[in-house]
Amino acid sequence: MSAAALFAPLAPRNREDAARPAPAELPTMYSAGAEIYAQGDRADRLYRVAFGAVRVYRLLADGRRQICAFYLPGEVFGFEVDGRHHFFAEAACASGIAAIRQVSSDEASREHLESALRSLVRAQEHLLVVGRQNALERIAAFLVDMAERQGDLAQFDLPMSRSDIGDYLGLTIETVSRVFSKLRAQGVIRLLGIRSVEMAKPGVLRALCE
Amino acid sequence: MSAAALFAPLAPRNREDAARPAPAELPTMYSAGAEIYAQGDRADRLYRVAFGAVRVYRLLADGRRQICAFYLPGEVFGFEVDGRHHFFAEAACASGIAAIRQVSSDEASREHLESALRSLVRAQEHLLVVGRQNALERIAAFLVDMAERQGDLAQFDLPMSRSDIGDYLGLTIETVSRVFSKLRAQGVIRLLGIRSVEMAKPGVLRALCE
DNA sequence: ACTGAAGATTGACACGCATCAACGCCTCCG
DNA sequence: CGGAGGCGTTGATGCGTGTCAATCTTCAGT
Repeated sequence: MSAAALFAPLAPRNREDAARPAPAELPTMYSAGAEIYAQGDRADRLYRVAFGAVRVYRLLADGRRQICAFYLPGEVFGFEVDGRHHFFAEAACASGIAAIRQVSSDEASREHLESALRSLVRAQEHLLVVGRQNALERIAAFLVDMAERQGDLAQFDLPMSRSDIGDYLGLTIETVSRVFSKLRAQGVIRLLGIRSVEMAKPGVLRALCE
Repeated sequence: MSAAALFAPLAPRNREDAARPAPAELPTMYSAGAEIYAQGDRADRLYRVAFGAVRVYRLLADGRRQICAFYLPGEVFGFEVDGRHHFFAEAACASGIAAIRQVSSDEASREHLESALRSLVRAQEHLLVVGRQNALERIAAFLVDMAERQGDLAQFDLPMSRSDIGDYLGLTIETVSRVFSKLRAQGVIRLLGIRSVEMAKPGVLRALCE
């Protein structure tokens, strides 16, 4: 039994796919804001980010939004139980995303289990940030996380808007903006562009996360 | 952990056995507050709650605590990546917990993957509560969740302290207590005991969660 | 049953962040 | 080139929840 058993049988997307036994996973282009799947959709495949970034979120009835996770190049998302998506997924910026066909080899199954567990650990760690840290600590944790996931370089990109960052951290865009300004004023970060950050004092940032 | 729980032979399983919550492993007793595993411990097995409740949490350097999840009877926990526990797990009240040997059979791994994915969805939904709902909504969501996971009866138990509830919802015990009092004053719930609740107006509670 | 400690409740007050509002900057497109 | 609209920044103000403190309740141990 493989991970594929958890998902509904994969319907061929077109005649070509059905005819090809081992299709190459070519990324599909998504422009910023484009929907990848919606809450309630059938969950019959996984996705791997080739470039760009994906936001996975949920909405309350009155429109409040919580982004549960961002997925960056190389990362896999789309796991669900019971064959239905419980969340929305959209490209946070222009992105390339490859659909992964559910394969039945043990190796692929193990790999997907590992990806799912990594998402679980990440979600639980995110809970600590959102549930118990203040605005400054949340932004610091977010910046450190983004840097680490992009090779841990001093300079890195924020492939999403301030609004996305706020909805990821449980803050408003105004608070996000104020904290960025404060960190910049203190020389902890430099903003090379609206979406490009340089960690001037990584030690300070890391200390803020505790 | 008793030797019996560690080395109890796995009964051969068929499809129906896997679906049934009753495990072949014998549960070990844990008193309230007893540690099941700690951050940094080797993660070499899973656990299934027989009775009682488990809290899985993480700490900040200054002692702030975030409970990522509660596990109730029948539920499986202990998933990790890279063979190390990233969290602490303790009995939230007197509990019986069975260790599950990591087996490589396809059937067991399928079952575990499903449990892991269920934990993932639950954690992501919990993020919405903690990140975007106010104190009243959080408590309402918590009560509805607890009721549903205990058979969706009007009356149910809270197998954890107010402090645990606060650390699960990202609130202080004072706020938790105040919201309970408010719901009781409005006739939405009745407190049959300090840890026993009756949903007098389930519709109101569900509406609060949106 | 008595006693002490831990947990829970309630009140007063403070503060961090949300809200509301104004403005600047950039991009798109006529 | 100019206007419009989206996004980001900054300021003023209010509210919800944290903090501190006092009291009450529950429960375990003697």
